[in-house]
Amino acid sequence: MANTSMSPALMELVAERFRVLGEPARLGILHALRHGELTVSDLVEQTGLGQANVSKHLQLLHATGFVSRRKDGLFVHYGLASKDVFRLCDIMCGRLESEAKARQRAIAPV
Amino acid sequence: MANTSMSPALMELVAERFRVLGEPARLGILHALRHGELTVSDLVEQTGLGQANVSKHLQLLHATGFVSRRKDGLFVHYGLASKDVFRLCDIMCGRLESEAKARQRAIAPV
DNA sequence: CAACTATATTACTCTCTGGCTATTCACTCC
DNA sequence: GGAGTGAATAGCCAGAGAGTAATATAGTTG
Repeated sequence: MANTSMSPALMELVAERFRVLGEPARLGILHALRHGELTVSDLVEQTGLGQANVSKHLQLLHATGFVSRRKDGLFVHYGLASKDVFRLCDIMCGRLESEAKARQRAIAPV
Repeated sequence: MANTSMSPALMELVAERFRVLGEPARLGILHALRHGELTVSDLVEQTGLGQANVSKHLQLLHATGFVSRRKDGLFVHYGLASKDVFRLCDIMCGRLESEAKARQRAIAPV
């Protein structure tokens, strides 16, 4: 990757995926799904978001392949499509830690 | 991560970082920097964006720790602060490939 | 100091999207 | 088939942010 060239189209696709994760509400939904599938109502309860809102976010998360969907009678169960989300968040959290440490050093250098 | 709970504040911070990457223009800048430092003018030329626009994106990328900044007379040289961006993009590209393959299978199953 | 250059900032417009309410759709059960 | 429930959709509004032109800032050079 670091050596290959990226077409604008690919860049747009990658950006779109990042943009999907760039929203606390959606991260909240993904986080709530970390231990297994949940229904829309479950997610509404756990995230505190409105039902319509959750549903809309889920459509987007599903369209971009972050969550799986399983219909079961009246209910629809959503789950994480892969562990990639955690890998991505881990990297971001690692970055945040480094930043925090750097700030710490800047304030109270050795 | 998958097991720990995330505070809303941390979630907001992580989302902010993803949001920064969720913009083709900024990915373009980061991509242009993959082989080393460049000045603002270089980036304007390579990305085709306006100068004010590039400058604004660079402020954001710097504030969120994605790029480093080195002043040298009239010029300011920007560079990648770490290789994390590539790791993140690699994961996203991997996801896109899987999706493409899945679509392929859906259209022409074995 | 004045002219010049590279970068940053400001002020503005325009588009996009997150959240809301109301409604519709899909399904179950009586 | 009709009432009831979970999920999806439509329509609307307000806020965020990307791009741009104009201006300001910082540094160099004559």
